Amino acid sequence: MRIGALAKVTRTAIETIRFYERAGLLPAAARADNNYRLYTDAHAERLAFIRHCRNLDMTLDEIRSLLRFKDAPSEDCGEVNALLDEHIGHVAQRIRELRTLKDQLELLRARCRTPQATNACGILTGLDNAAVTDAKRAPHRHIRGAH
Amino acid sequence: MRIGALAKVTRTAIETIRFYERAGLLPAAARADNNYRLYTDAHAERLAFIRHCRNLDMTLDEIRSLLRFKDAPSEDCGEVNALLDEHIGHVAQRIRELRTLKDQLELLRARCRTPQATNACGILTGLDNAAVTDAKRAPHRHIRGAH
DNA sequence: GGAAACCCTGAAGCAGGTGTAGAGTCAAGC
DNA sequence: GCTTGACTCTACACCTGCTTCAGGGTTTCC
Repeated sequence: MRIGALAKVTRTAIETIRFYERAGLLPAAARADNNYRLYTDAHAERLAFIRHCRNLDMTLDEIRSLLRFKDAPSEDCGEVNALLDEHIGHVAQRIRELRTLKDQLELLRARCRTPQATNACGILTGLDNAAVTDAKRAPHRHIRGAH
Repeated sequence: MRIGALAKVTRTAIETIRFYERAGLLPAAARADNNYRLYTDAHAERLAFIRHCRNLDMTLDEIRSLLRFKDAPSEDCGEVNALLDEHIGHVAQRIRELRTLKDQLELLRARCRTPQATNACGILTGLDNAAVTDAKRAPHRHIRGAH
């Protein structure tokens, strides 16, 4: 199948497919005479795997690791477990951070219940005076925030 | 004060300060004869404000909006409230997504309790078969995930 | 007077893509 | 046989929020 068909069956943007090829996640497809990429079902399965992992918010690096384990089927999968445990840890950590964040935002929001002149607005003065305790941030998170 | 001093008092990297200037968040500083930037206390306060907002995971765009309200002190601050409410909504949404995600990851993890050959590993086959229901993803989130 | 610490600009790099320009390819309809 | 539209190609710029680097100049301390 050509790239458009693969995009359709995996519900992935064409550009993203080419990006995964460049990124070394998806093996380069064979080419037709006209230089169009030609994909097999194996490609579709691998891409589906990648997309499932991305839906689980794994990084491309984590996915690369998992793909290596898939490609070495007789090896022990203890590292797969470890990778997933670590990933779950990241997600749990980020949930805790976001809960703290939400509490702080709601505290801040409560400082201004009725619209008034901005120079009296409790939210802006709250942000000025850092009445809000700055949440400590982990230096290298990889689970995205709220945006 | 010079940029290094400002960096110290606001606990912000020097490069980040210059970046905020380029990004239009921090007004350009006056320059000494040697072309070094010279900052005032007003800059320090504004930068502290920006950093507090960033610690609350606001985007630079959101912060730009808040700064505009701060600079127009007699205007109504209803929009400040709205901005914050919307931001809280994003955070709450992301928390819900991450909780669903964590559930799915733990379900997946439970498929392989003991290390074995990878071709029998329940995690990898789970990711293959998409036994995991793909979480629907919002198209334009701005709160980061777990990494 | 020389080394360390500071400052400058401009550009490139990170993740994980998205979007564009400009060109080639191919099938269908007139 | 020619045009239209859908599809594909490469190569690059763009997004966020920085960080890092190269290649300079300046100031401060011993």
